[in-house]
Amino acid sequence: MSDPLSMTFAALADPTRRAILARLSEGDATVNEIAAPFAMSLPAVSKHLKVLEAAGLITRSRTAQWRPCHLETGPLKEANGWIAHYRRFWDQSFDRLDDYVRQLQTGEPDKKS
Amino acid sequence: MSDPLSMTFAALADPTRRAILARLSEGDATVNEIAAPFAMSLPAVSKHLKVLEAAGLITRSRTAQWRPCHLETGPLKEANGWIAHYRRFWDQSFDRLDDYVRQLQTGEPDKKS
DNA sequence: GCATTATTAAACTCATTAGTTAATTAACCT
DNA sequence: AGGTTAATTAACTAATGAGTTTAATAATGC
Repeated sequence: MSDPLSMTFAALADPTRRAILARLSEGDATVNEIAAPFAMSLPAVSKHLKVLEAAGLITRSRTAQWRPCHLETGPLKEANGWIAHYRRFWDQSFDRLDDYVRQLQTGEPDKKS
Repeated sequence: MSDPLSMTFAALADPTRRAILARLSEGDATVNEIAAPFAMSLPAVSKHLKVLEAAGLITRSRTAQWRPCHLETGPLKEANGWIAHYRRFWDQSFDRLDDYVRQLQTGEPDKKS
């Protein structure tokens, strides 16, 4: 499927790609730097980056012959938002947390609507 | 891949399966009930349920000839946990939230370690 | 026992995915 | 211009995924 959420989850459904995102959370990196820890060819890593880019999870700039990759968390936020709907099923303190978030956002206690 | 997190994200990377989970969040349902809203054959839905079950996102019991499906949120909690590591990148109030969670858990303000 | 209902299994098709190696593009440097 | 480094494209293979239709299993109710 090609809807954004499906593309995001599909991109995250691979340990190599999750490891790439973890690496990028520590700072931008070139393709070679990203590929170094993995026991696979450079084109294979390049393809993974393409998947991540298509999902909007990374962006790439150009500096000379290097193409540094940069983490983008918008899709992660969306994925988190989808999962959050189920949070009440496992997180007992969710309701209190939810109130707290509203307080942070509005500056006032929730009216318990 | 067959690691739990990959199976969870792969299961979530399909709109039909996400819709099934949404349906089950309102209560247990049989295969026919689950399949009703979808424009696809029953075996197709049955396969989706198999994927969800393999990922641990649902369990099934047996009552006569019905196999009611039940939502299990353990894997969602794990997926949420993975994404949470990136939360600081988009959620400005994350640090304060984090402190708040610690307070809920320990009953005391964080020592700012 | 037999028909009915609920669900799964088998066998198949078509598209996509993850990986490979070899070749190509792009930019740098002397 | 020619050589080197960085990265992608092309062409291919093998495995997986999502869907189909037809057939089989399992339990119920006469």
